[in-house]
Amino acid sequence: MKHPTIHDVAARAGVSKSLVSLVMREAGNVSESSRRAVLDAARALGYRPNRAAQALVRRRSQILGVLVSDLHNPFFHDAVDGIDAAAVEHGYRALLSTGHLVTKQEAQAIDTLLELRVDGLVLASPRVTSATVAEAAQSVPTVVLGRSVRVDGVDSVHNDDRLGGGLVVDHLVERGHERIAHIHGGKGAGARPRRSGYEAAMNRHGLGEHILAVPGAFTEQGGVDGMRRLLTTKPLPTAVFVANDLSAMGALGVLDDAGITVPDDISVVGYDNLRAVEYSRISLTTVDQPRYDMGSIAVALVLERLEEGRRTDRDVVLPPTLVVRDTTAPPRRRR
Amino acid sequence: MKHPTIHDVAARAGVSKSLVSLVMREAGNVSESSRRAVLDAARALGYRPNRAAQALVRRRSQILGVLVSDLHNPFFHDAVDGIDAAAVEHGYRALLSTGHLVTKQEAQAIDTLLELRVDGLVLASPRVTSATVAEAAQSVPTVVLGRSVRVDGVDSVHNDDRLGGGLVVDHLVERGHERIAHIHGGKGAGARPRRSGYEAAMNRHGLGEHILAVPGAFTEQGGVDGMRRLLTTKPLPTAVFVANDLSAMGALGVLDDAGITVPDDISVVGYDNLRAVEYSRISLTTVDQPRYDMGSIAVALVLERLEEGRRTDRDVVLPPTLVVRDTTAPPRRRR
DNA sequence: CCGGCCCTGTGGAACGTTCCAGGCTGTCGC
DNA sequence: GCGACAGCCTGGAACGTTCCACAGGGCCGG
Repeated sequence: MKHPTIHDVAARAGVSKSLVSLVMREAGNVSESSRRAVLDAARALGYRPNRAAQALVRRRSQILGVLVSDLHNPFFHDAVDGIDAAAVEHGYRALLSTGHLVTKQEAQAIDTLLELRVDGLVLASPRVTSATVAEAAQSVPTVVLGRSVRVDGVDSVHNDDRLGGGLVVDHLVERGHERIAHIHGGKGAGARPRRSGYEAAMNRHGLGEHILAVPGAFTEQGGVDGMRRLLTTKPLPTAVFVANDLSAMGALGVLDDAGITVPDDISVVGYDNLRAVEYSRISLTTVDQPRYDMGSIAVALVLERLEEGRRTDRDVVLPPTLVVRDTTAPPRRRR
Repeated sequence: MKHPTIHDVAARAGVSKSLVSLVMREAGNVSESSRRAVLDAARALGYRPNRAAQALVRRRSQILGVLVSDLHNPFFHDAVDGIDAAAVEHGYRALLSTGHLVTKQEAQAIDTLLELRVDGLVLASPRVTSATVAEAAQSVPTVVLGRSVRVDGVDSVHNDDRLGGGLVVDHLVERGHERIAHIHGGKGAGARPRRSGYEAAMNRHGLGEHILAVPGAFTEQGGVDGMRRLLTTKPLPTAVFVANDLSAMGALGVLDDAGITVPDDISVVGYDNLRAVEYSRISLTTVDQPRYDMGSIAVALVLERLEEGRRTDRDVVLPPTLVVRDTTAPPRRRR
C-alpha cells in the first residue's frame, strides 16, 4: 500500500533521483547500463510515476476530462469511443464523470475534473447553465458536444438538428402524411432546433395548421408522457416525430399498449439511430448523427486550443442523415 | 488560463497562505472577518483548489477509479449509478475509464487511474489477467464487480451466475422443454458459472444427453454467431439459453431472419434484464441481477479496506431472479 | 500584576516530480 | 600538452498544497 517513489528507485539503482526521472520519461543522454539498472529497480519495486506530482511541476496532466450527462443514453457511448480513441492517439487519456442528468451533480463533476487540472474538457450534452460552461472555459479549453453553444471561449460540435428535423418531416410528407405531430425533447441538447426544424418544414409544406408539438424529454419516460398526451388529441395524427430514439422507444410502448399498430395506424420516427433501436419491436425509422466523429472532433478542437494556441471560437456542425426503416408507411386511407 | 493559487488568494486577502488553506478546508479557529475576506478574494479570483497538490501532501485523493470494460453494455450503467451515489455519499468522487473490451487498453486505463493515485479501484467485469488485478490490488484497495475472483487481496461482488443458469433451465423444463441449448459467453464475466449452472441443472433434470453449448460472447455479435451455429444442428433445440441479453438480441435477430418464430418455434432466455430488452421485438425472458446494489456494495467494500483497515478478502454473492416474459412458451407438440 | 491558556494567525518543511545549471571524465584537434 | 566539447550525471529549486510548531495578544484567575 506504500507507493515507492523516484527516490526509492534511485537508492536501489544507486543513482540520483534525476537520473531516474530521465530514464522514466525516456529523455536522451543516459547510458545503457544506467537505464537498465533504473528500469530493473523500478520493476522490482513496482514503481509507478505519480501523475499528481508530475502534473504539479509540468503544468500539464495529459488528461482530458469528459462529462457525460447521461450514461444510459447510448448516444454517448460511440461519442466516448471517438473521444477516447482521439485522446489516446494524441498522448492523452480520457477520464469520464457523470452528473446523472442532475444540474448540480453535473456542476460538481465538472468541478472535480477542473480541480484535478485536466488539460481540456469535453462536455457531452451538458445540462448545466452556460455560466457554468463559461466559467470552466476560463480555466481550460472546453468544448460542448451535442449542442450548439454561444458562449465566449467555448467550441462546440454537433449535428444540424434543425436540418434533421426537416428531413423527418420531408420524409413523412413524401409518404403522404399531413397530420404530423412532434414530441419534443424539452431542455435536452438539440431539442429546440429539432423542433424548429420540424415547424419550419411543416410550414414549408403548407402544413402549418397541423403543427402540434407536445412536451417530452430525452428519456423513455419522456416519450411515454408525450405519446399519452398525444393520444388524447381529437383527430389522431397519422405520424409522430419523437425527439430522440430513447423517447421513441417509450412512445412505441404506449402505442402498443393502446393497441395502435405501427406503421399501419400511425408512423413513428426517432432521432439518433441507436443500435438497440434496430432490434426494437419494430425497426425504427430515425436520423443518424456521426457520433464517433463528433467525439474525435471534440478532442481535436480541445487540442487546437491547447497545442496550437487557437483563441477564436469554433462551431462544427455535422450533417445528419435519414435512416428509413419499418416504422414509417403511408397513412391509412381514411380513419 | 492561469490558475490562481492559494498564494494569490492570500495576497489579495492580505493574509497568509496558511490561513487561506484553513478557510478553504473549513478548519476551525478562523475569525469571521478573515473567513469572509478569504472567501471574497477566492471568489473574485476564481480560485479552485488544486487536487493534485492536495493529494500529494495528504496521501489521499478522495477519488475512486472505476474501470468499465464496455460502456456499450447497459449492465454497467446501473452499476455505475450505484457506484457514483455511494462514492458521493462517503465524500469521494468516482472517475471512469474504459478499455473498450481490449485487454491492453484496459490495463492502460487501470495504470492511468493508479498513477493518478486514486484511493480505490472498482473493476467492472474486467478483461485483464488476474495478475494485473493482483498488481493493482497491491497498491490500492481493489474490488472486482460482476465476476468472482480468487486473487489475494481482492474483493468481489457479483451475482450467483451458477444459480442463475439453473433458474433458466428449471423454468424451461417446467414449460416442458428437453432439448435446451446454450450459447455461452466465452471469457465474459460470469460466463463460466452460467454455463456450469446450465449443465448441472440439465443433469439434475436427467437431460444430460441434451446438453449442447456453443460458443458466443457477451456482445450482439456473439449471439449472432452462436445462433447461426445452433441452426445447423440436426434436431433444432426447442429452447435456447443465451449468455446475456445483449447477445440474446443478436440471437433473436438471426431467428427472425431465418423465419423462426419466438416463442412458438423456439423459446429464448437471456441474462441481465436490460431495460432495452423489455422493448425488444418481443419482450425477453431473462435473469435479473441487482446491478445498482452491486455498485454500491463495491464501493462499500473499497471503503472498508480504506477506512476501517479490513485486510481479509471478501466475496459478496447476490441472488439473481428469473423474469419471465414473452420469449418462453411450451415447445411445439412435434416438429 | 503575573502566569497560563485560548484564540487566531504565521512561516517553513514536506509531498513526488521536473528542470535547470552545472560538474566530472575522457577524447579530439591542433 | 592543453583547451574545447560531448556525454553522462548530479543537486537544488520549484510546483501548490497541508500540517506542524510556534507566536502574539487578550483574558482570566489567583
